[in-house]
Amino acid sequence: MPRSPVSQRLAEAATALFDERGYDETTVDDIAARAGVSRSTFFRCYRSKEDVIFPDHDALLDQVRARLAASTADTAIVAVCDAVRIVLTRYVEDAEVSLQRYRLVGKVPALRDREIVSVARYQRLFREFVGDWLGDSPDAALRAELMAASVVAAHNQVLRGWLRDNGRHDPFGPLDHALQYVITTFRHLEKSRDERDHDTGQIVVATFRSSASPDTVMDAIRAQLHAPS
Amino acid sequence: MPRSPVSQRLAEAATALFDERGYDETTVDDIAARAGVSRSTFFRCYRSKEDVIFPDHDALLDQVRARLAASTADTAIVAVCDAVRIVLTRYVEDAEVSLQRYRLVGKVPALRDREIVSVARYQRLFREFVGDWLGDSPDAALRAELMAASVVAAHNQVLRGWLRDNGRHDPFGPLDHALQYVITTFRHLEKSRDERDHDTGQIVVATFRSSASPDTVMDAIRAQLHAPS
DNA sequence: ACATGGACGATACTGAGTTTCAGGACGGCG
DNA sequence: CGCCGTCCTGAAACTCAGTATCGTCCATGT
Repeated sequence: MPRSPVSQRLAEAATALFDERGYDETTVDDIAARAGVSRSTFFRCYRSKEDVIFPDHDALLDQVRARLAASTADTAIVAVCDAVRIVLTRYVEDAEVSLQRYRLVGKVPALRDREIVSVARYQRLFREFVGDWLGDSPDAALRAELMAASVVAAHNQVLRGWLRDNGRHDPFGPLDHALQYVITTFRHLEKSRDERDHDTGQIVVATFRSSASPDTVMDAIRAQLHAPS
Repeated sequence: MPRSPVSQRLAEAATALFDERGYDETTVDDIAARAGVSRSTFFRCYRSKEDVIFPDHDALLDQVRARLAASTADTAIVAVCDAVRIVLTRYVEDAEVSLQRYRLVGKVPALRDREIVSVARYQRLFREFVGDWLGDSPDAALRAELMAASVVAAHNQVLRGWLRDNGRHDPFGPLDHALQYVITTFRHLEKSRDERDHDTGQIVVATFRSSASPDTVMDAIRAQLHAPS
């Protein structure tokens, strides 16, 4: 609950102090003192010193989970894209905070690690849902792992680009581009699942009497393309 | 340097105690006492309590870096596969330790986080090299990120499967399978780079007089498939 | 007016990690 | 042999994050 007046003051005091003296050089007592509260109160608002920097990740994670849970295998792609957009939106909404945190995380290894861990939670979430959607199809676990990793990587790539640009450009265009990249990748993967051990994709060669009607040709080709080979 | 006799004793004492009482319930003093040395000596051998569990990750990282650095863009695929195999080999070599650590990490959140962070280091390494290899081709950064994430995800997937199986089966077959999966994916991505914004891949339709010679047909199709569309 | 519950502060404690210092073992060297 | 530098170790004190406990104050409702 980072939206009580007290925890708000604590967060401001913390970011200010981290900015002035650095993260490691700032103790929890310092933060509490500047916020005008006691040490106890700090730990009531935030479970740890790092939590001041990463406030409501749990809530965001729940939001993403809710979006994914509201979907089925049929609408998986849309759900995943929506979910990723939810996350990016949250970052863009408080651009100030995101940018300040980005600069800080770039300097403090402990915070960098912490961020990596929270990113991994999203990846795990995606993996679970994608895994469920894929059911017991061949290599379901592997494909779920790869898709989750790719989606998260795409998001991170776009987010980092936006942060490095100091939040000047609109990141949703690049995000859609990156997601399209991922989707295309896996669509091709799905299509060529049965031939993935071969060096190259199969080529359909169809021959017809030159007198065959277009419908005949189309039906034959359609059948060939849909056949499990 | 986890290979001095003292740090060896410390590692054994630590794993034994973690097994008996649990990680959080074991203090550094306990470990040092059982190893028959002082607390100071412990921190001389290992930088932190967690380091006893993850000993020589830095060395392994260097080994992987060396393998990647010994390659160029031309042999990128081989280099990446080799590098991943190096990592998996290291795990398989001391299967005992890997399995014990796996069980422990599954129970202790702090260690799980630590492992995630070290995995991220490998991913970063792959990303840097793949990014260099891709140079300034379009979307190089994005593609590097995706490839690195995929390769690492594939490795993790295989490794976890092997660990869950208590190291009974040979994991290198599954690893090759998973890597082939990834390679196929990105090969298709490369091939369809120019059409990735389209909804589907292009289809080549070629018509010939039924009297055309096979060579004529082949040449025409070959030209069409090789054309930049 | 009184009870209840929640927010806050004070205090003490555990344990990780750092720093400092003091001895002891060891090998060279005069 | 004695002296000296170096490295390894132990001892002790210190900082600080995080936890637990208890007392206080205040607001609210009956």
